[in-house]
Amino acid sequence: MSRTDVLQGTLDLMVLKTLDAAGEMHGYGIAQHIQMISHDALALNQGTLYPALLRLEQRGWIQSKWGKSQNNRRARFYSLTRVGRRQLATETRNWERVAGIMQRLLDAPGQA
Amino acid sequence: MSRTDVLQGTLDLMVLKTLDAAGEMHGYGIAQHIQMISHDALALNQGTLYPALLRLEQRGWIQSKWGKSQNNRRARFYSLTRVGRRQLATETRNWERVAGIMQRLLDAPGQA
DNA sequence: TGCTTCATGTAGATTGTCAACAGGAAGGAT
DNA sequence: ATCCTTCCTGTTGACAATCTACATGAAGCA
Repeated sequence: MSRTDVLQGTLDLMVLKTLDAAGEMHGYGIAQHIQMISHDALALNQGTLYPALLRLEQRGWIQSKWGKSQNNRRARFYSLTRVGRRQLATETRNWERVAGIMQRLLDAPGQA
Repeated sequence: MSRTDVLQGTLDLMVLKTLDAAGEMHGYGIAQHIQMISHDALALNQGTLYPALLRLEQRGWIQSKWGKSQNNRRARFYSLTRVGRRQLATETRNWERVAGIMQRLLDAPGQA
């Protein structure tokens, strides 16, 4: 796992939250947003991003339509569905639970 | 992903940190420790745990030897190697980095 | 005309986890 | 003696998510 890899399982949450926070966006923009938020620590591969968007749409969490980007390019714009919003809440809680567990575990002092 | 699933990629760190915090342990004990720390929120499958221990040993992060458990059972005891300790430090930093990014992302308010 | 950026995708391999199966040995209960 | 439960270690086959690499096309500028 290279330094810029996405932690498995967090991508869905990142995408959902990005759409929640920034509203309708195209895939390329979502990737940029995540990269920006992470101060370039994370870079999404296209081979990860686009299949993920398909997956999320098939599960009914996001919906899409074709449109024009700010740069006048053909782009597919995604937005959260009602179900996606619920999913976001669920995954957020789940993340916080896991993060809490990890925190508790990592806080323990090491052996002398 | 069921409620008790381990977030992919975190298992190695959990195992390494467990051995760091609790010292030499056998696989079954590691699983119990993690389950305890998580207040039973996480339960490791054997089908996940044992291959993971093999993997970590093959990478030189842990070492093992046969012995007797407290219950007088035959058990394989694992401990951190020097390299494993370095790996633990690396993965800890990486986890904190990811957790920080997620925090920053999730803190953003949603759309009206 | 050619180059770069924006933007979307696909294919194949790899990896980690899961569910299910399997078994042996210790210790207590009947 | 026998049975049952707990402890403890594994293996197998399937699945899902990610990675790397490849591929395409249009906009806009030099």
